[in-house]
Amino acid sequence: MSARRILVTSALPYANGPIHIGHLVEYLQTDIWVRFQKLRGHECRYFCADDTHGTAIMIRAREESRREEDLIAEMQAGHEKDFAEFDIVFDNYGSTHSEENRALCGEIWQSIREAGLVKEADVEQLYDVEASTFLADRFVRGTCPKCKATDQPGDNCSVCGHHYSPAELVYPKSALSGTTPEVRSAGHLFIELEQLHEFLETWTQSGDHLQPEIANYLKGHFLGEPLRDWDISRPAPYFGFEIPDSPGNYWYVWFDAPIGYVASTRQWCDRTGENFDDWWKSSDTEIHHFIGKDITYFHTLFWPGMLKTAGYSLPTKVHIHGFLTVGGEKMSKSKGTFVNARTYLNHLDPNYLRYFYASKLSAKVDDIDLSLEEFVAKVNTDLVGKFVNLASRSAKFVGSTGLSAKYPEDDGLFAHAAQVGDEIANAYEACDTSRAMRLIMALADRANPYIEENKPWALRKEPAEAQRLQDVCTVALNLFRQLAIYLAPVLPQLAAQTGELLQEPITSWDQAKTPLTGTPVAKFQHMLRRVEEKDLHAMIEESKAELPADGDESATGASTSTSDNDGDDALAAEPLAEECTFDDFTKVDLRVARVVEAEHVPEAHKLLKLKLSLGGGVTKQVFAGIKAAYEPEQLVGRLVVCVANLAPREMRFGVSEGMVIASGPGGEEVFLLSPDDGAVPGQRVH
RNA sequence: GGUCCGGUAGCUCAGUUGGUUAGAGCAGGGGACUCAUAAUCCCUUGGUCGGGGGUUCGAGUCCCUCCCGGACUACCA
Repeated sequence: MSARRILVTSALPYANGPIHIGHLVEYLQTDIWVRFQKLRGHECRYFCADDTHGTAIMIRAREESRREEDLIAEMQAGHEKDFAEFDIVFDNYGSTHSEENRALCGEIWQSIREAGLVKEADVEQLYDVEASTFLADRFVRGTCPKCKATDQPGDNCSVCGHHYSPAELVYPKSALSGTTPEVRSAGHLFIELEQLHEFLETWTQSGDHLQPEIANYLKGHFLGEPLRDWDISRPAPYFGFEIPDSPGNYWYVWFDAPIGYVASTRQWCDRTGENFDDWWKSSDTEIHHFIGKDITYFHTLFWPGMLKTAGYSLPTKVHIHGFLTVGGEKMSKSKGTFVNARTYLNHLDPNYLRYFYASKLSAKVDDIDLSLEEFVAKVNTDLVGKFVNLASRSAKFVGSTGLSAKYPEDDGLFAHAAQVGDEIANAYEACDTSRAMRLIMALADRANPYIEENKPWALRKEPAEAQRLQDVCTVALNLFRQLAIYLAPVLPQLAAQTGELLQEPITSWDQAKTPLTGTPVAKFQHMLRRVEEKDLHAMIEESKAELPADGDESATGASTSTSDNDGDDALAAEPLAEECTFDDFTKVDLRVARVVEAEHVPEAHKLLKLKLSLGGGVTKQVFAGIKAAYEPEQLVGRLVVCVANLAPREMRFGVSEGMVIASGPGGEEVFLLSPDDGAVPGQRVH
């Protein structure tokens, strides 16, 4: 097997929010694949970067009254920290807002110009006069021209599903300023992709560049008709790179984002002295992109077209994965299943998620589901019960003697596992890690009965059987080590721990072919704690408590957008009450209050006991039926709204002197109301 | 609406170019063991492979049709 040179990328995370467990599907899938290739002895490099340009960043920086550069630097630091703690290791992690990227954009742009692919045309767009910016579709809301539903997004109606352009909205409003935008015309630059139609047809439909379902999708969706021009410029103001030969216009973020792959490589080459052309302009180098299905067309049509035109290597393969669902549903902030990487790390070991995703991922584009029960079962049964247990039940018997000098008879177990290694490698190579994990666990299922049959715990009581004891444990630990090698791409920490236990670092896949003999064995230490369901629930609770800062959690990577959930269920379940007068309303004295104490009531099934402060030393004791939805710890310190003049009521556990205001049907579906920033305890709600 | 992908034991999934009584893990039931992180081992209960029709000596596997679920629908990031 000769060493391959392999360049790998993951989609660039957008610098507008933190990494969450949906993104991690992609970064972990890629990291596992890269680690596998490196373990196999190939020259494999993993490049990524933050995606930093676009209107969303500009708007957010403006809202936060700071420079875009400061915003994206902070985001990038957070991303890199999260990746590092999940053991996702890049050979270079750059930024699209770098000089390397600016230079490469200019160079590639020049090629596209020279190839005659650029044309200019006017585009009519809504313009927010007050914010002095053009508005992307999602920054406009208004009344649907078809069904007249109010407050609908700028591109399609969430009620009737009708598609339209923002300008067609009745009463359009800018989401930025709330003002009514006006239609303005501006010159945009377009790439005439149709000129590359034949090339793209051939490239997408031949070879193994794409998964079959993706090639088929492109053929049916895009390639069956003329490809539309791609609008790749945006007029000022825009956070991005100004187009050198078109002052006042900026490259659209999707033009410079994929070039970020190349720019990150360039940075690495400059740092290490590698030859750039060997990586991006050599037919000997494989290029693999890992992306989510939402950005398929950018990577399978635009991007190959750009590379081809600019004289760069084309992707060897674009690996496309599906989204993450949790408990069979889209990730949801209100349900606490929209879990940030940081929140996960506060409660759980990254190894769990690495293994869990590995056991679910295949080469298909299907979504994968994280069920909490399955997560616990897989981690505890597979990783701890089957795998780590092999070492844990045998290592200490040979702590003093080390491994036998000669590998003992083992009924062919080692040889079999060595042989299956090829099949496991094929599965990894094909990104079918779920198959790889199944094969590995099947090997663990052969190893545990071996120990069962040979009873080392009985042998150790017979001095005459000392050699047998050592032999049995030598077999067990070698079988364990084989599995650790096969799992090393997924569980690098476990591989390192195994290396320490057996005094021989795991550095190569081929180490699984030869048993270790005659070497010392270190004192066994716990390798991985079992996961407990309560840790998962604590994580979910913390996610719930993290209030959504804004409605935007999309990103260039494995984004999973949450859609507005404005159905009629809630209203149907609880119809509007009879009309009341203003005087009726003012009888109820609603006040902002701070939760200063919160505790469980031991015998109560639904209640939490709260102490609310109305400021100035005035407090009220309230029993609230929110136990299923909130943990006491997450309530202390937060502001709520309470009914302050409700008649006190004697309850079984004490007197309740008010109510906290919440919505929802009850049980776990209870949502406390919070005032916006600035409110202070004691203020009346009018 | 259109296009695509799925529907195999309670759950998550394997089922190679159609070929013997449809498999695994988990969960459930019974037993064993005690070295191990209430781990492990043995035995075991579950399926007319979404419905119907067809091709074939033979179909979970091919064709048609219907039902159900999901995804996507570029000039949004």
